[in-house]
Amino acid sequence: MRIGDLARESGVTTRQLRYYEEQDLLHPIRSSNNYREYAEESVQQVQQIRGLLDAGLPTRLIRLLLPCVQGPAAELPPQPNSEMAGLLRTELENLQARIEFLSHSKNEIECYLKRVV
Amino acid sequence: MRIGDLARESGVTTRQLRYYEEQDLLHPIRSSNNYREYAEESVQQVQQIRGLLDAGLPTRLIRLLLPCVQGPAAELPPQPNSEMAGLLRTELENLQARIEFLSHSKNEIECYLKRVV
DNA sequence: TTTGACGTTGACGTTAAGGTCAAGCTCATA
DNA sequence: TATGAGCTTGACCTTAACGTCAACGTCAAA
Repeated sequence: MRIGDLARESGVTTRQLRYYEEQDLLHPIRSSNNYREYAEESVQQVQQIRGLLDAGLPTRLIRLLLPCVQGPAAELPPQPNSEMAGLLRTELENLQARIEFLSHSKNEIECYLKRVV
Repeated sequence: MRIGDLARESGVTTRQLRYYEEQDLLHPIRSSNNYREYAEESVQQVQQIRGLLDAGLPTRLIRLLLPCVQGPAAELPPQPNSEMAGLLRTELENLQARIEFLSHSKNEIECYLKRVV
């Protein structure tokens, strides 16, 4: 599929898709006319990226995480050395903190809404 | 307490504190020499703000949420009209989506780490 | 063969959340 | 009184994640 198709199917702009490629998050091949050519799975990948971005993670981290979060069937990244494993563990703790904070805030907003209704 | 004290106790810079005030998230009073004067609770408030910012919420939303998430003892915002309640409900759904996405990503990173170790 | 939709790169603009620096108060202390 | 630490505002700078626009290539359909 071409960039316009992927944009429609995944609900982002073509500009975003080019930006994600620039950030090394997507790697379409080029057809003979130099158009980007995406695989079907790209739709899922883009949604994965969007989710992580919406969750507040920078592309720098998403680049690290993508090979890991593409499901248990995904290939392992080339060299999961201890440096990268450390980074991931740190990021895991941050994720946990974010999750707890968001849950807490959500609870309080819910309480508030119950009070004012 | 003054701005430097609050910065130290809450772990942010004075620039951030001034920025949060500019964004209408903090409202210190001024002492006779025009210095900002903060209450003790400001420490908690700043940490609340940091948590929400780290979670990816913009100050625009935090401004809305702050009166709600300051705990059940907090005063109700002036006019919790239906427009604002609607905004909050929408934001609640977004929060839930973020939480689920983060949890999902976290699980996958954990799976990954178990595989490579 | 020309039009129109779609693609390409490149460059500049924008917004949020601050960093940084300057020039000038305030105030306790040497 | 002067010195230094901390405070004030104002101004400009920075970064990420795009939006937008220009100028040009590609290709199926009229």
